Amino acid sequence: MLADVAREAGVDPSTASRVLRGTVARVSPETRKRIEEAAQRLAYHANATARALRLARTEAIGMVVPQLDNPVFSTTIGGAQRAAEEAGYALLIVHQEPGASTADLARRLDASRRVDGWLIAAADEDAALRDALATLAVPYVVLNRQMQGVPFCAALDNAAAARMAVEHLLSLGHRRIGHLAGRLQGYNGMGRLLGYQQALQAAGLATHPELVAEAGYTVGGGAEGMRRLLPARPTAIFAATLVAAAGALRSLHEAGWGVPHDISLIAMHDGPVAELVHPPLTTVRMPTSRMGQVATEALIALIEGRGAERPAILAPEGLILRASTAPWTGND
Amino acid sequence: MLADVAREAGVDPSTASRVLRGTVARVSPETRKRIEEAAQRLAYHANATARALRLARTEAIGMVVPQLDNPVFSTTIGGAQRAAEEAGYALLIVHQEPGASTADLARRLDASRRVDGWLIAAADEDAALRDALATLAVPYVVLNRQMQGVPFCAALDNAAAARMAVEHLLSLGHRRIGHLAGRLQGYNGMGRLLGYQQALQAAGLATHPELVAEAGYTVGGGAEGMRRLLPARPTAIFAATLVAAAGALRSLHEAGWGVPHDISLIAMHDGPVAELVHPPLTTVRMPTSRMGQVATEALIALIEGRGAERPAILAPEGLILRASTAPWTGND
DNA sequence: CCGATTTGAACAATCGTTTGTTCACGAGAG
DNA sequence: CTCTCGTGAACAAACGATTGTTCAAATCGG
Repeated sequence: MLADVAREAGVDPSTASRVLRGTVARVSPETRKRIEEAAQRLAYHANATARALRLARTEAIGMVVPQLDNPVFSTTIGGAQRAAEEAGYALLIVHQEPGASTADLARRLDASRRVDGWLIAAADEDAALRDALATLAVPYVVLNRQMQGVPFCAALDNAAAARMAVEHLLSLGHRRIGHLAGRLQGYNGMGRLLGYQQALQAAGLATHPELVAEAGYTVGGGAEGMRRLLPARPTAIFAATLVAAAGALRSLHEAGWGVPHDISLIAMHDGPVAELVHPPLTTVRMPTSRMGQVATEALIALIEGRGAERPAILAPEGLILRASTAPWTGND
Repeated sequence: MLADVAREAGVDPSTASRVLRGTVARVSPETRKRIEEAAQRLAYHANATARALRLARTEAIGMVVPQLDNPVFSTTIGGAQRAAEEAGYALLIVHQEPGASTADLARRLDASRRVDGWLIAAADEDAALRDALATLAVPYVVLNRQMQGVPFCAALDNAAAARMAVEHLLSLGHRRIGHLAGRLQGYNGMGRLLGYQQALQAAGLATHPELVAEAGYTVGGGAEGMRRLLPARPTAIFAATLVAAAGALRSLHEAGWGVPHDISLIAMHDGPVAELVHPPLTTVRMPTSRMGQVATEALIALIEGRGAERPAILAPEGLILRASTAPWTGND
């Protein structure tokens, strides 16, 4: 307690507070020294609750995350945590249960005023979420997706990443390139499909509907989607996610197609899984950690009244070449 | 604000507080109704900070987690979150950066008094951690490991899980069973090795040092460990973790050993990865969610002064049979 | 040497709740 | 009709920190 420090130093708590907080004030060097030593001796740390009440800010920010085990989010959290710490904020993570609505969660959490702002790494993206966000008492930013009418959002440049992946396949000589898409309703899935189509068109290739299958974000979906693509005899596949790619590997194996001998496979989002499967997957590495960082910095700027920036769309970091892609040598 | 509700209802804030908190008090039905309606109308929620200051408890518990993307921890978090919510506590997760010391982190976080207790899912287990925990101002419990001299800990019964895995391999007719161990210094790694040895001894089999390799918790470690085991020509492997098993699959593939045709593979800890690799892995499912739950319940009991229970050692939930194990038919 | 000014530090209010205590009023007992 | 008691609700003091204001002593100029 501050009062203990003050008593120990023989001063008023207000004086102790000014010294310890570094507030500009007229305090003699001796008094300052006595207070600092007393604080040291008593291992004083200001009670965050009392500070929060008096200052009307908690110096903490909350982050709502679905799927903590998704490497996209765990690296994003890393970036967010560093940025928060840098600015003197604590980052408190709240796990969104699979069934729970982000809208409800945000509203419920907001009511208690435990944090100064929210990082929303939303899985869903419905009108209910937008409404709920609009009623929040504190600033917020949205991660991992663009959203109209929010103060700030940080998203990945899915189209650029998809183009990078497809261009890599093109450079290896592939011409019949399939796409295992994510959810085509979703922001990320849609952007990746778009980039895939852009890359093909830029190369003067037609897009064939039978070369695209919606796979979602599960192993089963990837396996099923890959089975649907097989009849179109692609020589390479761009998968929208690692997990779908792992599912694709299973189907390819069952069908007796060798990777990368018979077909190349590239996936978006690098992560540990890329090295767990056989063959290890070539991927496009995305700046997920940086996404967490810029979102957090923007949120803190909002909290501290330094205004909003424009949405950040983060370019891919580059290709991670592994064993799942190879030049196309066959006659197609 | 409570004062707004009170004004709206034409009563004193103290009366409004008593009604809204459900405190036993002498309040006329009409007054009660007016207050409740006013609170409803103003969408009143008590300010958690002010409550925390007055009550000297935050009604939140913190959880320190290394490796958020590890399925062991994400499911543990799920269990902890449900238990916390059940008891009216918020669960705030803090991510421990790979380099950071749990001891420092715990001390630093504790100083701010933001939570009523800590769930420590420690990765390291040194004396420094024990010392740091001993100085915490609030109760704490340790997860995922046993530890002497702490108020409570919840751990997995690694030996029982290892026995279950090995007994499965024995029942399939395997006699030369190898073990890809975790860190042999660590609590979990040691327990698994012990169970492996117990199961072999119970079956009247000798334990051969050349059938055990320390693999750690990485793909590379698993691959390397598996390579070291190959000369001993095991017919089955019990891997201490999924990730090590994935590494083992790589080495086996490179050596031209078919799974499960030439060698069976079973791993501890079920998780999404088990289905991503080829072949899908037979695993021992562990009660990680329940571990989170019991740890949280015990912590809340400590917080609320209901005394400590004895450490919980949680038995495995069972085998998940997939394609990586098969009866041994060869002549060994 | 005295009044004006600066300096150093205490005083006191406040943040939003909760809760022990006081108080006014009406009803019941004698 | 008065005294006592019970009821319903207001009053007021905390919780621990921060910060505007006040105040006494020291310093300075003339």
